[in-house]
Amino acid sequence: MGSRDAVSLILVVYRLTIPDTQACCRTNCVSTTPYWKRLIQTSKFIIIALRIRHLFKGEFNREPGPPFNIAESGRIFMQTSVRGMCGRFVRTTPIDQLIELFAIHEVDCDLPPSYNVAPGQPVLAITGGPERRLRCFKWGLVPFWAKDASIGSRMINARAETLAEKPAFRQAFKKRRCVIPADGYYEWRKEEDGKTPAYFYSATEEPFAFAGLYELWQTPDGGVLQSCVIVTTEPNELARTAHHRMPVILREHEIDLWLDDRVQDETALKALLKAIPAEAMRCHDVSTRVNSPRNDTPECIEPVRKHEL
DNA sequence: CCAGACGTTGTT
DNA sequence: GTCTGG
DNA sequence: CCAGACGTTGTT
DNA sequence: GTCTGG
Repeated sequence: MGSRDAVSLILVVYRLTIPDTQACCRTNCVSTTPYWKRLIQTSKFIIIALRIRHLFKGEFNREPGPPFNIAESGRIFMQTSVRGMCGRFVRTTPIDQLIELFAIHEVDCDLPPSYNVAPGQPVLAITGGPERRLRCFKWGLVPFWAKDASIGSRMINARAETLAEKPAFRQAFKKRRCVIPADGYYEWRKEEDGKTPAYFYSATEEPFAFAGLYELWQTPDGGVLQSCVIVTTEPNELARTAHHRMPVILREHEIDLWLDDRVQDETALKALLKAIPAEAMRCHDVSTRVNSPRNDTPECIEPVRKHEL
């Protein structure tokens, strides 16, 4: 069975839109994701297509292609969606206060405060060099070698353990580190009856300093896209109540080293990428109002009790 | 050698 | 751009 | 992170 | 289910 057959098969499945199955069924998957390319190369897709076909019996509106071998058997590995990391945060401290708190010398952009900063949106970040500079980046790092900016929508976090090796982050880790000011972040705790958003914030008045990386990408129209990513690490005991990753939060005395682009000492830099103590944080559950990135109001961070949701 | 991926977290 | 896999 | 869209060919 | 956009 050739690859063209594979495409037509998946296409037919897509047209039916399948309820209650966990198999992928879109043409797009065939052509774009490594996972489906691999699957097709190993012929396992036949099994998936057969399972789906079986569910729908005679309801195909089109011939699914030439006959295939049902005797070929194997387990279906079902890919689930990517969930559960630092994917939403709050930045309500106004810029003039940030300038004070972080000793910023130069301000290159202006952004209103937000109770609901989502990936893809512009965020404020401090970069180093001789003096600290406040700049604006799109959240979702586009590596400088990318052919397409869409890769950025998936590069919202970088694992502290691996960022020194990964092609997407390696160069940025060496030369383009930044600090993202944030008053807190949200995590969705998975429970039996759904997901509950929780807000994690600083025990002091001062905002967090997330460790980040940034990158410059040449856009097709000759411009430059500036984008960034938030570094994650193993969580402390408090953060662990919601997830097994949390953003790296730098203390004031660590920021200079992180921002110094002359520093290339991987060991010294990686030593900074640890969870802050649980005692430095607070958390409480919040309303699912925060789920939609369109909602950007103080209500997003207001505490709620579970039965009030 | 060239082609193709390059990431995360959460499941299986 | 650089590395891995075929 | 969540919300919301998701493909093709050939014909109107 | 998976991808893109916010």
